[in-house]
Amino acid sequence: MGRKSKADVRKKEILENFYIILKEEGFENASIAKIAKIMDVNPSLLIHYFKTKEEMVVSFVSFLLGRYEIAFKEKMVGSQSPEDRFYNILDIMFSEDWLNFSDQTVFYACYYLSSRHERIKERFNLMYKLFKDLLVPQAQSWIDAGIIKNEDPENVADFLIIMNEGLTYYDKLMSDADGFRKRAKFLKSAVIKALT
Amino acid sequence: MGRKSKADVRKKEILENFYIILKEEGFENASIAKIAKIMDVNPSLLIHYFKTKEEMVVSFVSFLLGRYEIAFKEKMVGSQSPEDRFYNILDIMFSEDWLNFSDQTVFYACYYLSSRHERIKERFNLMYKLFKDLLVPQAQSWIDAGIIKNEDPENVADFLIIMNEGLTYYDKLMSDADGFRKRAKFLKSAVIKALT
Amino acid sequence: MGRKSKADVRKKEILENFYIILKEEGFENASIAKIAKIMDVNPSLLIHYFKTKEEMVVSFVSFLLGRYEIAFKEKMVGSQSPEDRFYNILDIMFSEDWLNFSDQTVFYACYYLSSRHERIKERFNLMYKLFKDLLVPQAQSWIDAGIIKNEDPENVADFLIIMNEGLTYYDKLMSDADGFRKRAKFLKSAVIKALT
Amino acid sequence: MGRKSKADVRKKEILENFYIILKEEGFENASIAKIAKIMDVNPSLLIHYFKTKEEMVVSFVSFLLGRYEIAFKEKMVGSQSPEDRFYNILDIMFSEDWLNFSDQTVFYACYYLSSRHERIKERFNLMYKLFKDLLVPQAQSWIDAGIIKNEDPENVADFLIIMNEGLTYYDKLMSDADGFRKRAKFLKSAVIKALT
DNA sequence: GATGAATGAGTATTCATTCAT
DNA sequence: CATGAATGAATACTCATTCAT
Repeated sequence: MGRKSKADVRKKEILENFYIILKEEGFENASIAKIAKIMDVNPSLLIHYFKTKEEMVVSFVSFLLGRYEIAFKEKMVGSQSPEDRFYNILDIMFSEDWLNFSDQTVFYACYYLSSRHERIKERFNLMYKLFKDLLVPQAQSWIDAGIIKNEDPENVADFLIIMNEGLTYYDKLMSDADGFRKRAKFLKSAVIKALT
Repeated sequence: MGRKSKADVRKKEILENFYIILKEEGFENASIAKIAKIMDVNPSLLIHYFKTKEEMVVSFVSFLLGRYEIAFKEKMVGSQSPEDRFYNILDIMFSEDWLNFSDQTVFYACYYLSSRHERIKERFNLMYKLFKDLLVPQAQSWIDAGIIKNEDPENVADFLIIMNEGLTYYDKLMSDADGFRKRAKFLKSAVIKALT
Repeated sequence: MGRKSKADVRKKEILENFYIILKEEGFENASIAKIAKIMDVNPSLLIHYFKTKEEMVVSFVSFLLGRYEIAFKEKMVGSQSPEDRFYNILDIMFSEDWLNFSDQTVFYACYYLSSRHERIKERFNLMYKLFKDLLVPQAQSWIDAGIIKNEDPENVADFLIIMNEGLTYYDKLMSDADGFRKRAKFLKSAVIKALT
Repeated sequence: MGRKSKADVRKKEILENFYIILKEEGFENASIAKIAKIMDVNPSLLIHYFKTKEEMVVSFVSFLLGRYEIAFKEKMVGSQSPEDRFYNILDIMFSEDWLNFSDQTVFYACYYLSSRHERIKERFNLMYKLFKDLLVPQAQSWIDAGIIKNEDPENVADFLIIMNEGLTYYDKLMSDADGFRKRAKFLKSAVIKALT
């Protein structure tokens, strides 16, 4: 347990500034020098902490996805009845809030990286595994409570994730709030029809 | 009066080689020099044709999405009955073939770019508009034939696109053929339940 | 004398556009491509007419200095008495008009070139020789008329040119109209005191 | 705490080599790479110290004009009587030594730059201000001693500078030692006649 | 006379990284 | 822990020029 080492604090600080640069300059223009500049430190210092840029990128992805995981976990908890939770989770997953939790530029840059970098891909898989680990018991509870049909709860979890990611992907492009609401509403009702 | 223009042929040739480099080296490592090298021409020739790298990238995205459009259009045609076409389109959209039509690395690099580049974003929107223009009449024919419920056909089109993109997004990460088939099957049946 | 060939017209046109580019972009940023662009022709065309850029630069210097020569010659003519002409020429040579006849950027770029390029240096010498050829007879007429002391008329011509160039050089830097007038007045009276 | 800064030494060293290249290759052909080459260091090192080429050029002009300032100041000192100093200064300012102190190519390249670059222009103005700050008290002392007429000492200073620059400008073109001596003599006597 | 293809050398600058202090 | 020196490879792009049409 103990106190965080200075290195850990510094690393976190660096990753936070990496995020800022990624957002402002884009993945292809993000450099160690630029991060160092806004931190007002010497570029070598970042190398000192991460050894290589690649290591820094991998750490960053983990840092970023960690934030999604925490956010998702927080949304998931709730002591309502299974039925309330079912509708609640649907509301959350198809809400503008959740859509906008992520900065598209940064997130999809990382997603893209997963296709070229095994460790990053694994980190993404870990996140979705965690999402499923949270959703599967929920799905089971809905089945048990007779809210949804007797399906494989894993399928239900995948289904929810896929629809959510599809919607996010699509609406980031559309950037049209009215359209989003229309689509989110339709999707939600489709989920209900398909599952119940 | 002057020399014959080779621009159209040459540009296409360059974009095809751009694709190769993007696949091999990744977006962040793709450079004009590398493309020129595998083409065995001088780097300045690419500049001669595209003026700037940015222009080349924009052209490339258009070139790439154009190929998706052609492929999608081809899959869509068919002289079957509305009912046959309904199931046929579902089969296509949730098939491994369609999933693998795109190279993940190249496609998502472009998708990422859309978040930073207005013209690229517009090009993506154009593609999805075209997809919808193809799907909406189909949806209408299914409604008319009583195969699916009387929904807004635009919603139906969006729904299909979103589920398809969600599945693609998710399964590119998972890279597990059995899982894909399981999920695709579930999604297809969910679509049917939700719409009929 | 015959009509001017198309080549001559085109060349002049090119040199005029060269002047524009030199003024706008500076000597170090002036390129054949940029000239061609504002002329809306192909860069190769300029090479076609001048063979090399060096040749074009040499031609340009000649073209530019030719304009000074014409302007100077025009100012020099006049059917007044020697005395009137003496004061008139002083007025002209120390006037804001003459100071501003030249664009500093373009002229001093050429002057600089003269230090590195023999043919350009010779062209400058030719211009000053012409100035002297115009001034020496004037000086002689002033001596003959007893307006100025019996000096070597060549010295007088050199003196006038040097003071004029010194003033121009200095005031291009100062860019302050009041200061210029003060200095011009002082110089004029100094010339009169020194010569009469 | 970190490595010792070599910036001052290194920068000076770079500017000295910049001078060599400017002289050898001319302003338009002087490049960072060429300077680095004769220094036997990596081009990026020059960027490390100056950030941009523009910054390096600005620094260079300051470095160059600084040398003129020192040389001028040195010539100016002297414990003679006002009268001795008057003739001494004239001798210096119209001497071959002073004419040849500057390399024409490098100096006029910088002068040309002043017409396109505000900071460089300001640096030139600073130098001439310094020259005047040295000359004005001298002029005052000559007036006080009755050597020259009661003129505005600032006018006298400007006059000397202008004649000197005019002579330099003109004789760099002429490159003829006999002519120079003739003109210098004439100018000196003209100054004396005009002022006394 | 004029265009466009193509080249090859060159530009400033950025990059990640290593190492001495 | 942190800085600054230094490198070497890479970047997009510009340049003058040649040549085929």
